[in-house]
Amino acid sequence: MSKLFPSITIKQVAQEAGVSIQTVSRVVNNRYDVAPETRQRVQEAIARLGYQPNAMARGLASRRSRTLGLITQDFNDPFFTQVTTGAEQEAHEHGYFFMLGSVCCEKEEEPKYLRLLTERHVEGVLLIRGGGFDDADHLLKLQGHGVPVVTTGFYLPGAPFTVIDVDNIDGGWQATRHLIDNGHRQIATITGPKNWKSAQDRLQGYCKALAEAGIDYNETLLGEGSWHHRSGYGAIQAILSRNLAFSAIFAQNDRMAIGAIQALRQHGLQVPENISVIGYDDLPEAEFASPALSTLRQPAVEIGQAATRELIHQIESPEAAPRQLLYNAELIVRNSVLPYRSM
Amino acid sequence: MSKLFPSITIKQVAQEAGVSIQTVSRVVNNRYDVAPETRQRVQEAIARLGYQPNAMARGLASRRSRTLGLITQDFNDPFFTQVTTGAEQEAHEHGYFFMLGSVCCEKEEEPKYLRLLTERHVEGVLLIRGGGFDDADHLLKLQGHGVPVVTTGFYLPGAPFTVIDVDNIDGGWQATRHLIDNGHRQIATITGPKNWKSAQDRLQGYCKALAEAGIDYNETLLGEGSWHHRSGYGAIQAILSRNLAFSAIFAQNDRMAIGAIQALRQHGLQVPENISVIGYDDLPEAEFASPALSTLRQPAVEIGQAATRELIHQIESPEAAPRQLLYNAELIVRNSVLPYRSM
DNA sequence: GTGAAAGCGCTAACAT
DNA sequence: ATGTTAGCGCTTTCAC
Repeated sequence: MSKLFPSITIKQVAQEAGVSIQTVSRVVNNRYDVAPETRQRVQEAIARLGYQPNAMARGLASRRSRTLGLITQDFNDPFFTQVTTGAEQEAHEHGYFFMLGSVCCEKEEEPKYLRLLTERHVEGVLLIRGGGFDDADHLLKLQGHGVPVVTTGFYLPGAPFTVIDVDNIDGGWQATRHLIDNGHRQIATITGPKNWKSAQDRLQGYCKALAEAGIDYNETLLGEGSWHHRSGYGAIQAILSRNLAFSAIFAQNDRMAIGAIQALRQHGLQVPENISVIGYDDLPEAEFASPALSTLRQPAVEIGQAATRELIHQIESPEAAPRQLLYNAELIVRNSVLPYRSM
Repeated sequence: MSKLFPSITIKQVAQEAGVSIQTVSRVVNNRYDVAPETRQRVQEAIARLGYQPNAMARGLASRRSRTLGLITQDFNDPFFTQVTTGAEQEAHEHGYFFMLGSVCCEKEEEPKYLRLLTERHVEGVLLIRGGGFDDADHLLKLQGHGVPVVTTGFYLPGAPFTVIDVDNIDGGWQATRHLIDNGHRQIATITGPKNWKSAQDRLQGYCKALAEAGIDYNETLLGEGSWHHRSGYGAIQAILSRNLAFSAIFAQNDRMAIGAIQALRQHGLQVPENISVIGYDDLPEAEFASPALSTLRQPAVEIGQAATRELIHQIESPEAAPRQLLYNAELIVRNSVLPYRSM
């Protein structure tokens, strides 16, 4: 149980190279005040001994852990994992590592995980989340202690966090607009959970597009889902059972769109011949759904990269003000939308 | 840039509680040799000051980082993310954290990431990978240095790592057997990359089931994919273009199965009426594919949990011998397989 | 350009 | 049951 790390220390390298430990430290940290010849000698000693600096000792002495915390909500959602992939890449490029805080915890547990991350002296926290917050006290406190927080997927109005996200109002607008441009006027929509910021925004975009086209907003054509396939299926079943007329659906993510298509099919309705459907995300599976799904692409990997870049920037320049960066979703036209024709 | 961690130290807690540093340490570490009343007093001081032990200092002094390394290959593959989810849960239950080593690196980069993880003194490494190894020198060396390695998704024959995986030979056999039981005898298969252990094993199970049924193995009915939707699509296109007769397909994962179904459909072939298809994984999307995909379910989350449990066990009981734990895949029957009938 | 001394916050081993 | 003394391996500060 009592583990041993019989590793080479800076002391041994110093001895091997015939210099003091500071000189080794300087070489390791790429300081400029080392004679080229000395540097060379030290580097050889390092290579010969296979020396690796001990990050914990370094962190303790320098008060920098070069570690970031990642808190995310749902690794079953490909959007989240793609953001994570981008985040991880970017961190490594800057010499940082991510600690996996939690991937599926209840909202109530978040402060606990944050505390654990603090013990580990993470220098910043990336929060990939959808929303569902009423209070962000623990996050504010964290940032107050000098640990910057960057969020993706949600934000508290007025909270001083850097936010990197997709412009979901615009995305919802684009999706709905595409349907309207194809002549549809009775457009059902399946939203994500109402307490998600992205769901609210996409819905707002939907309403805006409707209003611009002079179409009345009809609440009975709205279903709330949970982002999962099954919830899209259920939402459309419910709308169908109400016997409402509609010719198109805007599902707020691809998975719900695919679930919706299955419900439609089971009711004898073909997509896109009878009903047009547009999704959101552009998951890999969207292209291979039947029919291939028209959707809005979110640049998830870029978002992860940008968020991490911002986080590191804030760590290294604490005076940097929090900012908001909104990416645009891109309309991907495939085969699930057809011009409207009355039946 | 020079960060500050103006946090409460053990010293301040000691002062506040009127005891020595040692006593605080004992309370924090739940040692039994503290008088209940003293313990109480210390705990109050801790609460009052909001003290959080510094994990780096702890790690340096105790030589235990309570940190694990995670190296994985592809977060776009839901199987990998589900394993990660399970791993992360289990780690937290034991008071460990995972550092995200790399999620998409080239095989050549792995030693580099391992080295970086070593600098951080991870106490063990979980490798979620598919294969593609000819040498595991760096892993062997790591384990030789007392850092246990647990793998999922692949193993080197004879390498002394604990392996937690699915019995893919059995899984491949079950899938093929299900097709044979439905009267199919000309069964195409789409494999993963040949250098993946799981692909090899599933193929071996396929061959075994064929042989048992007295069916000759026909190499022209085999296509190699990359696990992605598109590669399943391409593999079936290729087989179709050769004008070979077959009535069923075993795709080694769901995504390739879905891609294959699209290729079939574009050639005017309906699933399951003309061709039966079975996948592997049971991703959420399998149930909502059209038709709903019959497949083999892998207990991915459990595998992640078990792998982490084993890893921690090896860390805490270094004498523990590596072992292999194979889970069974479970046949999920849906609507993509129909009994054979000649056309 | 290089070295010596001090200390980061904690635990381990020994005291008492 | 509690305190004292040494470090863990490194960076920092300040000499030279």
